[in-house]
Amino acid sequence: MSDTKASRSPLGQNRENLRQHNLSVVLRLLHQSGAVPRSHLTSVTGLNRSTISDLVGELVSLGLAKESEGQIGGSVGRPSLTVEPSPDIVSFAVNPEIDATTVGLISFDGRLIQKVRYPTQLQPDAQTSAQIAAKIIADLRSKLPANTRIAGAGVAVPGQIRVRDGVIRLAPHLNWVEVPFGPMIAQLTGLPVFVDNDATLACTAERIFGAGRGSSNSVFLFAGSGGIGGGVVVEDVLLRGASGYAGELGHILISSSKAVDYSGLPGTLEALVRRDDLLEAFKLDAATDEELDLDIRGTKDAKVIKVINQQLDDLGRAAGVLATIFNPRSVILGGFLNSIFNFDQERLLKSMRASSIKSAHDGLIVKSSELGTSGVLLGAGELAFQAVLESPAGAELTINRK
Amino acid sequence: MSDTKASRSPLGQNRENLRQHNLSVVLRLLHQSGAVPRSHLTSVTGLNRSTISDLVGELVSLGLAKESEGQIGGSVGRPSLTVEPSPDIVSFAVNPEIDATTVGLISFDGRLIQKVRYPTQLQPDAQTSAQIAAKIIADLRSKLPANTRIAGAGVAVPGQIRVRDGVIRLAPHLNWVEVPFGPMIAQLTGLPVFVDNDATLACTAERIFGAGRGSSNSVFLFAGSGGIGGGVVVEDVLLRGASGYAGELGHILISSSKAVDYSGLPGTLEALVRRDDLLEAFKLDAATDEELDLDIRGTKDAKVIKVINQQLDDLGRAAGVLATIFNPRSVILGGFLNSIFNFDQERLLKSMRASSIKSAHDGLIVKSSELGTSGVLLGAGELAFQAVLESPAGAELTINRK
DNA sequence: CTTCATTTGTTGCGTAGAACAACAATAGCG
DNA sequence: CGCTATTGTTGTTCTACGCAACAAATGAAG
Repeated sequence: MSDTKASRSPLGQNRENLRQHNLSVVLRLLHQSGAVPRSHLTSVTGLNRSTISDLVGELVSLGLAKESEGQIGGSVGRPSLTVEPSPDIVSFAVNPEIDATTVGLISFDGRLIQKVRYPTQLQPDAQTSAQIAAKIIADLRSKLPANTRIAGAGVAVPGQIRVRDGVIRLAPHLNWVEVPFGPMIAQLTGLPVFVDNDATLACTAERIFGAGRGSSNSVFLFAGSGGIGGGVVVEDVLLRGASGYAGELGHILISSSKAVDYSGLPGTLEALVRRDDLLEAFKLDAATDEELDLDIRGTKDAKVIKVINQQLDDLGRAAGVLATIFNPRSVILGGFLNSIFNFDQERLLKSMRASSIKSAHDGLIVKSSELGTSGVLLGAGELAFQAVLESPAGAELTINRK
Repeated sequence: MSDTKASRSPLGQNRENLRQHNLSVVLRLLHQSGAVPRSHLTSVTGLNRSTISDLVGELVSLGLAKESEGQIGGSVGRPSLTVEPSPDIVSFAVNPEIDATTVGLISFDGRLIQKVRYPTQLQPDAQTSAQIAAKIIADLRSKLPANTRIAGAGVAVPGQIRVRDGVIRLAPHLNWVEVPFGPMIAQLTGLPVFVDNDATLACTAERIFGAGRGSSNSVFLFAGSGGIGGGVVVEDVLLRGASGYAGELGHILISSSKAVDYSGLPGTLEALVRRDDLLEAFKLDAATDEELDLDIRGTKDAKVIKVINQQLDDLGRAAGVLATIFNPRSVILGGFLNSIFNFDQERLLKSMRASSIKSAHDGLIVKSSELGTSGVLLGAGELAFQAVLESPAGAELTINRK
């Protein structure tokens, strides 16, 4: 029945599944919320005090959680123990870009501890980029405490990925085609490696740690130097599709325009809302997202404003289509999409309302992403944590050898 | 976290949940597959033989299943018992349309046993339609065997529904606005009543009993007399959205055309692919889907062909957008959309490929719906079965009193 | 400061429900 | 007719969660 997996997971639940599920639920709560009072776990899960005590005990003995007496709130009654995710579990995040390869060190509670950006020539080949990443990871590992355990490495790539085996099928900006980038890094580092699309991962990060918290149905639109990517969260689950390529929201058709995007499709969001058009209007060759944001914020140039307005209208149309299809609670914008949105929020909203049914845009919130550029790395690091989160008792972590 | 429900369901699983889950899984299998050998249940669920024996036993004692010795396959070993869903559980399906109100009697194994269509004046008011439905239901009930149990009534309405309380917010073709149609029928019949959009329900039916079987990710596009509706299935779950209005696929933007749809939106699928345009080309005032299908099948009229081609191109664009967003395994077409698709499949596919990324349309299958007009009724009947399927031990069925 | 109510942790016990093992039943096959 | 394969049945075992009773630790009221 399942499209992606050959052998479907068994439908029935036995005692083992139950225990594993409950361990997973508790660990996920810790992972997402950081330190919480143990009593909080009982109320959220609906499980008995003694059961939570047992579950947390097992997580502690697995080295995945820590219990301490430092209480948090000052309410009546016996103070609850504080439970937190283990501080000595980490993962690495790798992000090859057109002009640099970046590696991040991510803690188990979802913080970007360290970030190393290594500039390269334009469009480095995959081998080079993999070697750079492996080198930085080795460096970072040598500085980690000896008892640190490593969940693995997650890789965020601007392109279409075959998640199953970590092969990059097409990354237009890097000019990589059918490159087994995941296996390459796995071989160089000896770590388990997981690869996915960068926008998808930024979406994951925002969902868990950023602007997507608190809503189970969200649409994300992220713009980087390499066009527009996106992601959709439906009932707290990220949309993947039958073969894993869902959520390519930059390539949705929104007009009859002949302008084409990087995939050669005409009239798409990515073809009409282009970062380069903004740069051109500003007469700039290049700019970081922060610089561009400042420029947009202060502009009075009629020509620039015309470009921005056009983009707001088009972005609004895309948001409207997505609102009609998904009826989400929130639409979250990242990169320069966020900058133009803040330039004239009402204009985007008006265009969105004009291209969606009322039921869909009633109560819909459009808002900015919160994690900025670190979202991609957090999302990649998150990939590596998935195995532990899914089966806390069964996952194997690499112990850092000095 | 959940957008629709105020109090979220507890995340933890206890033994009670476990039992209920396993009962539910087994009953769902019976409901969807009809009679199956008991051994089949063990292999699909992954549960132990003795556990399945116990579960089936409980379902039998609840009157939800039946065990018999009529074996099915002729393989080696001791023949397995045959388990089937109880034949004396039914539900009713109600479908108010612009010129008639139809009631169906649905069996627990998903068959449309009987169908009564009661023609009305154009745009009957809701009170009238509800009374007609209640009358037919009462008639049908009087003919049912005495021990029959009734799960409830499902209502399929061409419009936007607030599922929570069964209020029709807007049904343009019926000209009903903010009508508590569900409660009206509930009062007249004394049965639990559930209401949803007709296209959504047709989608549900196709997913379980029709063309959607076997793929976990599908997009449905259905055309009735009242425009185009749709539904999306993601990982075997129907897309609902934050407030339940997701999947209004007729209202997605696919061009810059000024033509508007029934909701007043310009350039949408529903605005461009119109049944009325086809009728006009054929110089017809009205026609059933079957008549229209025959006309389309045999046409050589250049003017008609031009209309069809235009519609195929536009439908292809919509399919392309949806393919890019969802990366489904299959796109399923119903109503006259299916007729024009069969007129020139390649043209639609070509247009779809031209408006979607390769990864999304590679391996994508476009196909016809299988249930035709009975899909809506099956889906509505399915609504009423949900409570039993979700908690087999806890659901209350109405025993038919003669 | 004392007392009380409140909340949480801890411990031992009860039990639901799934797995397991051993055996019986029933089929096809040579 | 014996052999193998598969399934149903029964009694037993055991895991993991709930429950109840008690202890511990706090704030609030007097």
